[in-house]
Amino acid sequence: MVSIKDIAKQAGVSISTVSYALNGSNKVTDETRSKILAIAKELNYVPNAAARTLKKRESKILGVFLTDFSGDVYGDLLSGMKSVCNAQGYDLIVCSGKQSHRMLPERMIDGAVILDHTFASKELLQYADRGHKIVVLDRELDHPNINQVLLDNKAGATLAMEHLIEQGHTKIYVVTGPEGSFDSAQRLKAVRQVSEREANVEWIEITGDFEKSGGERAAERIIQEYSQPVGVFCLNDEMAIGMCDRLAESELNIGRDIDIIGFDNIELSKYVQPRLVTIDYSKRKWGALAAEQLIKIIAGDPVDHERIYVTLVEGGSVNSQVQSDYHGHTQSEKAVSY
Amino acid sequence: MVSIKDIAKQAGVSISTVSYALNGSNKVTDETRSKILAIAKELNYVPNAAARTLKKRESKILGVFLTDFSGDVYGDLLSGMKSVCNAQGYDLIVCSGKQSHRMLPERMIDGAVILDHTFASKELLQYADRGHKIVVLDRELDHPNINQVLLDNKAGATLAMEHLIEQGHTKIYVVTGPEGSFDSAQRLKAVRQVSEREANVEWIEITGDFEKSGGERAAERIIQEYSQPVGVFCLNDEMAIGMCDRLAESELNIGRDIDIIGFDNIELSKYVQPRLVTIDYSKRKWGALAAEQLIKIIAGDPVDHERIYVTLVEGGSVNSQVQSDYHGHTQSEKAVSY
DNA sequence: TTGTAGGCGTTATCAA
DNA sequence: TTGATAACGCCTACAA
Repeated sequence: MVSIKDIAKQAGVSISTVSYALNGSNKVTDETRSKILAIAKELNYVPNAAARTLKKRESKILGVFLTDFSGDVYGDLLSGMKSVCNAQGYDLIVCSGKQSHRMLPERMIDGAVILDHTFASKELLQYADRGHKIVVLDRELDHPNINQVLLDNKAGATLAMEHLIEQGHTKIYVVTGPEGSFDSAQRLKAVRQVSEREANVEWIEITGDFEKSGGERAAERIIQEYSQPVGVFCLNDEMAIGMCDRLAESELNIGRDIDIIGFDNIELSKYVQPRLVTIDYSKRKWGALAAEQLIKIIAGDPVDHERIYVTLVEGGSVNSQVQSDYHGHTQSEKAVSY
Repeated sequence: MVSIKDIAKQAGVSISTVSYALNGSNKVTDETRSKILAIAKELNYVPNAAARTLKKRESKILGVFLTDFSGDVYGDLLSGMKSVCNAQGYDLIVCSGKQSHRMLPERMIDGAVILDHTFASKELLQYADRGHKIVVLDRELDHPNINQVLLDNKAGATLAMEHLIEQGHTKIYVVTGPEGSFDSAQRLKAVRQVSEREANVEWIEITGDFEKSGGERAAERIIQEYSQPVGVFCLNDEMAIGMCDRLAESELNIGRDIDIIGFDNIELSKYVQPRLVTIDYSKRKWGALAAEQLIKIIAGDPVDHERIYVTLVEGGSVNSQVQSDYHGHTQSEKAVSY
């Protein structure tokens, strides 16, 4: 491995001169600089990241932690983060699984974005206490070294519920996410609030898991209990699609016997038949904002918590018109922002 | 930041003793070890990765480089890689974009898996020359420090073409990937070979881009030229789905006027109407094998290039039966492995 | 403008 | 069984 020492020897200068030249310091003659640069290139010199990181106490790398690599949500989110990172001189790496948590405390990365509810809040707070900078996307956490960029779950869930209620539904199933999911809990809370305002609406909670299988299981229960047109709010699209899959094998017709609405507007939801009504938000912006916030707190700039706004996307999966002209609205309205 | 030096001071021993104790060496009394461990825990000691990497000249981190973060192919691939990595004491990070190439030459990672055709082969060879270990998933590269784990593109493309020909198609459009894509080139080569054997089959190449938009553009051309039932082999599912989307707006009926087959068996292909015929392979296994190979060459074990086998998945998107009993086959056969 | 030297936190080689 | 000490490759006062 060729180091600045080798370059120094070859150029007949000291290693500090080489270091200065390489780092573009102006404490060095143009002449020596170009000579050193030429030799560096000739020798195929590449700086050693570990040494630099050790000395400078920063790696210029940011990490994002995901529960798994598969989610459809992640693509845009990550590319949003990446573009901000790169523009600010940072590199982005994507990590998953408990093993890689060490990257943060061991100072391999300068900061982390968390979208992984299996990452314990207690652990995060511990890291924050030690001075590590963190942005959380999936929980509320109060600490000077932690910033939040959260979805406006309340608005989204409210939009969804009201959309179903506007169709005249008085019986609404709500399929939740897994135990411990912040998003699920928040959305559920909004569901509760809405239904408290609407005396004639009965809602039934079904425990799900944010995966297709959860939607399928929920579908089976609904099929069994079916007696009248119902609305279903799946707290994410994945489950909504699992439900549609299962329902397609039954005699119930989506958009007639049963109205379904999801959350996330993943790509698939546009392909399912009929098009899934869902709650949309800019995943790219979410990621970009998270990266911005992280870089700011690393720089020591003060930041406030941020919120990502949502809209309702209409489609054929809600179409029942159980009771027309309820509240004077009709399903034909365009997407509305909350 | 608390270092072994602090622990040493607190424990009244030297830093080397601390290092030994922390690394589980048996050159240290159980008594002193437990004392040191206790103090380390009490002080919240965390080793510094940069220092360790600098000294040991290895990071125990492997990197995988992707063109972008969005592809549907990646989820299973990455989780396959991760499980192998973790089992072998490595961590996995996912990178994208030119900026992050530096991770390899700067020795931040111990090796790389490449699935990014924008990563120049010349650059990879350069790194390999310097001793870096690499596994390529998207090209052929001959170098002692580089191993290949490639899809059996030839088998897949052959299966696809023969499936269309068995329907009686004598006119087949082939929609390619972007310039420079190895997979596209290989699949195209197989197409050429098949059609050389089949004198009465005419095939037309349309340049695509492996994205939905390319499939849409191809669809438009096919609609314009349409005069008789045709077969279309899109060299990946993404384009096939773009084509289906566009065709849905036209008068041509998929599976009757036009037969479509893709490649990759992405999740979406099961949701498109009718179900897309495609070429399937285990993405998880692909990733797992790539990781295994990489770890082996890092360890200095000799390895051969590997191949991932493919199968044909049937569906409604090929159903025309242009000319029945061609070759004595019918479309109702089950998926066959090549 | 360039050189000397100390140190970042570890590991590892010798002595003791 | 433990302790000094020298690296690993780089940066950066401070000196020359």
